Order: sequence, then structure tokens, then C-alpha cells
Amino acid sequence: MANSRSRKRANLRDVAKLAKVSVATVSRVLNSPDSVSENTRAIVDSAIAQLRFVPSAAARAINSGRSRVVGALVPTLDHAIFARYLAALEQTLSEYRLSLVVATTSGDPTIEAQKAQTLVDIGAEGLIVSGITHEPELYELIERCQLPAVATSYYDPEFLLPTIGYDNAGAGRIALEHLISLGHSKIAVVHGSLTSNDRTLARIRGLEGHDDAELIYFEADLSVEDGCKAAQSILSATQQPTAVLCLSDVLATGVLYELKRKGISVPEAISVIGIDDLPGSAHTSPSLTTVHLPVVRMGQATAVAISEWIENGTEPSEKLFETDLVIRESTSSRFSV
Amino acid sequence: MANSRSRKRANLRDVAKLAKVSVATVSRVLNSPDSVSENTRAIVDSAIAQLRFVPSAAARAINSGRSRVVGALVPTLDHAIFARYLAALEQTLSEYRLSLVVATTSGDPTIEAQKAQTLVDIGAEGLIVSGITHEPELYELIERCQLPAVATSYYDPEFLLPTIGYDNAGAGRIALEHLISLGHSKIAVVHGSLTSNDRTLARIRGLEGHDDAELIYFEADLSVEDGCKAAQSILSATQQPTAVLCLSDVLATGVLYELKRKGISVPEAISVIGIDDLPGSAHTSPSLTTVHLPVVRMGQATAVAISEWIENGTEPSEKLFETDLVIRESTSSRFSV
DNA sequence: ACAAGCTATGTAACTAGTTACATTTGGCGG
DNA sequence: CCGCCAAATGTAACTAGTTACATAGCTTGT
Repeated sequence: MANSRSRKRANLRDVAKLAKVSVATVSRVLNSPDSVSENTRAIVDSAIAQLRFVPSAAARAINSGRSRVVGALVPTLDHAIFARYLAALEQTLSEYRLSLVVATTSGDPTIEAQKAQTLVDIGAEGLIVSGITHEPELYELIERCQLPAVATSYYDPEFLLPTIGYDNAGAGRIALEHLISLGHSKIAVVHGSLTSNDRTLARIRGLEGHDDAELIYFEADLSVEDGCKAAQSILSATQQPTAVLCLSDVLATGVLYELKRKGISVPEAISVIGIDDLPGSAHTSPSLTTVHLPVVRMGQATAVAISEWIENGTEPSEKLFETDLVIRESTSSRFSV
Repeated sequence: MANSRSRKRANLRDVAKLAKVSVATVSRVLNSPDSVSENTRAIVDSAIAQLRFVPSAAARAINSGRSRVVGALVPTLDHAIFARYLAALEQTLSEYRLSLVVATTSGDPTIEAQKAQTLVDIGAEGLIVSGITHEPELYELIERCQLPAVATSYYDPEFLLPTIGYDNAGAGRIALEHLISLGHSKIAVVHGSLTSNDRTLARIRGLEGHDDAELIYFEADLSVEDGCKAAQSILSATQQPTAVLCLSDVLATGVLYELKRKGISVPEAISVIGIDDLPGSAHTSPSLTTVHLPVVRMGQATAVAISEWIENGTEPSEKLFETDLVIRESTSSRFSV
């Protein structure tokens, strides 16, 4: 048997030798079969089959200068908002015949910079990062490699990279103004970690400047579990707020759950509002009033932007997505009781 | 300026020329800096900086025969169970200095086979698929490329590829037996699509052979929304079950929500059980009794298995993870009311 | 009948690195 | 003062494809 001796993978030359043709002909069979006579094509094809030849991706990439891979850096995959976003990203990228490499950073810019380097090492043609807080190393890498790179989940036309995202401050403001319009003036704010999460920071910034509301801040990890804990802290605080503004639906879900467990009715006793509009948020009890973030459209737009940048060299302009209030059951007027 | 004229990326030879050294020396500066004198290293480094030289990933890959990329094929990213799983996978793979390319299949084996091909085209060194239902093309591809490939979320020692997963039939059985032990005998089963979802199929198979229970099946899309609709169907059925067994927590969440909306108390009037144990399932109201699937450990084990296969050529043996019942508030004895 | 033209194929030079082997250089011991 | 050895560096051949250009062979037109 011819193939039993060949320990390692066959290459073009091996195929050419077996088929008694030149390497060029084999290459043509693979890439433009019509330019080869039916006869030789059959011979080459059988040689390919016999040797179990599979063309090397690396060798192709070296010639084309293309890897057809783009990298995305996200804090975590284990959060519905990023998962949805990446799902849309992957789907749209695949329409451009690009593959998506995912790297998680745990929200740590140092890890981010390292993982960005490994993305470059595997030949990523483009980079997608989350937010606008990054290590200088990341910018240097992007600059040095002349790498198409966009920042998402954040809108800031002033930023070094094109941003494709929404107005986080605005989302916070919308939520707060909804509560204020309902008559709430003492409001608990539950937010995720502030260290190097610029989206959270921006949302908090959006809450500033409303002197008609007193805000009390509670920090929590971004989990349902910690939302529950935050609710406990709120309930044991000296001054009871009439509303809870959560900067993420995940936290709001926890708050809702804990309030229910404690027998405190929402929205009658306390109103709760979130930000994100996760798929499940319409089906909590009571259903959650929240600020919808268009992550799917953002993922699609990001994919289009980076693809065209890679493909045509056209650097995208920044894109702002509207966020909008989704009023459900968890908020009500302070006075309607 | 020297670099303003150079339109395209500099390569090793350009650097060597500028630094007046040989290509070998430049290569050494990059890969084993200690074997180069401090002096030349400085000269080469400055040439690298001047030309903004970035080594080509493809050229490296062609020599090493390594791409350091593994591909995962999942039905969707937009589902907590897969997102968690991929999160664990990515994290553990990165400890082996491997990157994860994610491709989604929408549960369609044909799409899966196509995407597997694109993963091979970008040079993936290993493949991770979900379940055991695939197109022949996929197997041919794996065979032809001699590609390390494992199947996950499913345990079947007989399967062509090594499987790393849990006993789906067993998970279904555990849920059913819990309900039976509580005295339920008329049980509604809510399941996702049956077409080419072998995990759902296996879970249903696990429900068979229990003659002491009458099962009524309801099919739904895998979303909270469709869980709600399923609950409506159940309620309008001629014979009311005393328990609902959902083959996924997502569906159970919808059922729970709809029952609450209709004013039917869980577990007093109807018990509800799920399978998955999603992060949020402990915080529904009532909290959801479910069968825990160890997706995080499965992700880690899969990463280890595929990494060692790629790295050392040791084909992994199949791995079975235990699933276990997590009793919370949504189930109770039929007679305890 | 012979040049033109087309198709099919081959040759060899590219792509951009790594690396085995050869060579130079310098220090040190005898 | 010569030779030996090691460190430092260079040469050229690899890795595995693609492709520009050359050429062989055949058909067709005048």
C-alpha cells in the first residue's frame, strides 16, 4: 500500500509526482479546475484521494496574505449580553467568509493586551474590543500591525479607534428619568464593578446632574446572586429608597427575586428598572422595565464594519445606536399606590 | 523617511538588509535572543522598530506546522448553556496557548459540515462538535484531514468520535423519577425541536419505560417565549397534568412565568422541573427544581482532551459526567397540598 | 502550407519564515 | 605564537503553496 508508509501529510509535490504532472497543474485542479483537461483532472483527483492530500491552510495564507480570521476580545462569554452580541457577530462575519476567534479578558486590560497578542500571533486580520479602556500595549500592537480594530458597546466619536455602540450615559439617564417621571426621588443604584469597566462608569455618569433625585450606590458583582445580595443591603439601609435602578438586567433579576422572597411587592412598594433588555427580562415576575440595548444590530454592524475595513481598506466611521425604554411591570408611579 | 515609501509590510529580509545582518540572525533575535550578541540584537531591534516589522503568522505556521487554533461547532451562542460551556472551553484552551474559533450551526448538520470545512480552511488543528448527529461529509472531512475531533454534550462510548459529555437519557430519567417519587402520574413533557437534536431525543428516550406515568408531549422552540406558549397549550389540554417536565431550563422558565401569570401556583397546583441548571434557575419564582448538567467541567475536560490530543497525539477516551438532581421550590408532592 | 492562436501543461520564481550546517572571529591555553 | 574551541553569524535549503511566463501541441484561416 502506497499510503501506509507515508507517515506525515502529503503535499502538492507528492501529488504532482504520483499523478506525473507538475505542481502547477495540481494547484490548478484545486483552484481553477476548468483550466485543466478532464483527463488530467481525473488523474490528479485520484492521486489526491489516494494520498489523502489536504492543502495546507498556512501555505495558502502565506500566498494570499489572508487568514480569514478576526478576533474579538470580550470580558466574558458567560453573560447573555455578550453571548447575543457574539452570536450576531459570528453570523454576519460568516457571510463575509470570515471566522471569529473569541478571547475572554475577565475585564482585565492586561489580560486583554496579552490575548490581543495571541490573536495577532495566529494571524487575525482584524480586532474587535469592548469599551474604550485599554492598555497602551494594545494600542501599540494595533498601530504596529496596522490592524483594523474597532471598539464596541460604547459610543465615543473622539476615541482613537472607531466606536460602534450605544450611549451608555444616555441609557443610564433614560432609566433615571423614567423613575423621576414616576415621582421617585430616593433611588438605589446597583452597579457592577467600577474597576476598568467603562460602560458601567459611563452609565453612572449619565445619572449625574439630576438634583431632584437622591441616589444611593451599591456595588455588586455582575451576577443574579449578587443582585440578591445588593437587594439585602438596600433593605437594611437606614433610608429606604422607593426605586432601584440596576445598571444591568442581571442585577435587576437578582434584586427582583430577593424582594419577592422578602415579600416586598414590586412595583407597589419598590420600583425596579434595569438596563440591557435580556431575552429573559420580559419573563421575570413582575416583568422588568428596562432600557433596551440593540446588541444584535450592534453585532451585525460591527461585523460589516470590520469586514469592509479588512476587505476594502475602508476604515469605518463610528456608529451610534439608539437605546430605548421598555416599560413593563416592575416600575410604577410612587403615588399610584 | 525610509518607511513612508514602503507601502506594504516589511519582512525578515527587509529587516536583515537594513540591519546589515543575515535573515538567520533576525530570526534568532525573534526566537532565541540569547544566542545573539547584545550589539547586533540592538541593531536588529531598531531595524525591526524602524520598519514596523511584524512576523507573519502564516509563515511561522507553515514551518511549525501549527496554527494553534481549534474550532468549536455549536448550535448557537445565544443560549446560556452553550455560552457557559464555551467560556470554560476558551479559558482552558488558552492555558494550552490555543485559541478558540467559534462557528454556529443553528443545529443544522449541513451548515455544520460547511462550517467545519471553513474551520479546516483556516487551519484548525482540532474540532469540537456538539452531539452525535452529523453529516457524512463531516466524518469524511475529519478522516481525510486526520483531524483530532471530539463530540460533546453527549456520552456514547460506541460513537465514532470520542464523546465527552453526560448521559442525556439519564438526565431525563432523573427528572421523571423525581416527579414520580412525588406521586405525579400525569405529566406534561415540554421539549425543544426534535429534528436533528440528538440531546433532546436522548432525554426523551430516558423517559420511556415508566409505565406508572402518563406522559403528554409538547414541542416548543428553545426560548422562554415558547415555554410560555407551551404552558398555554398544557392548560388548554383536555386532561390537566399535575406536573410539567421541561427538557431545558429555558422552557421551564417560560412555563413558570406563564403559570404565574395565569394565577396557577407552583408547586401547589402544578410541579415544574427543568434540565440544565442555568445560573438564573435558582432565582426564578418559585426557584426551579432541575437536573444539573456540569457544562463548565465538561468544557474544561474537552479543552484538556483536545489539547493533549493535538499536542501529544494521545486520542482521549470518552468521559461521562454525572448529572444530579437539584431540588428547589418548583416541585412538591402531589398529595402534600 | 504555414503562420496565427488557443489550450493545456511545465518551469521556476515567488510568498515569509525556520534551521542545519558552514564559516568567521576572538580568547585562551600550551 | 600557534592551535583549539566556542560564540556569533552567514549561507542556503528547507516548509507548502501560488502564479507569471514559457512552451508544446493542436486547430484554424488564408
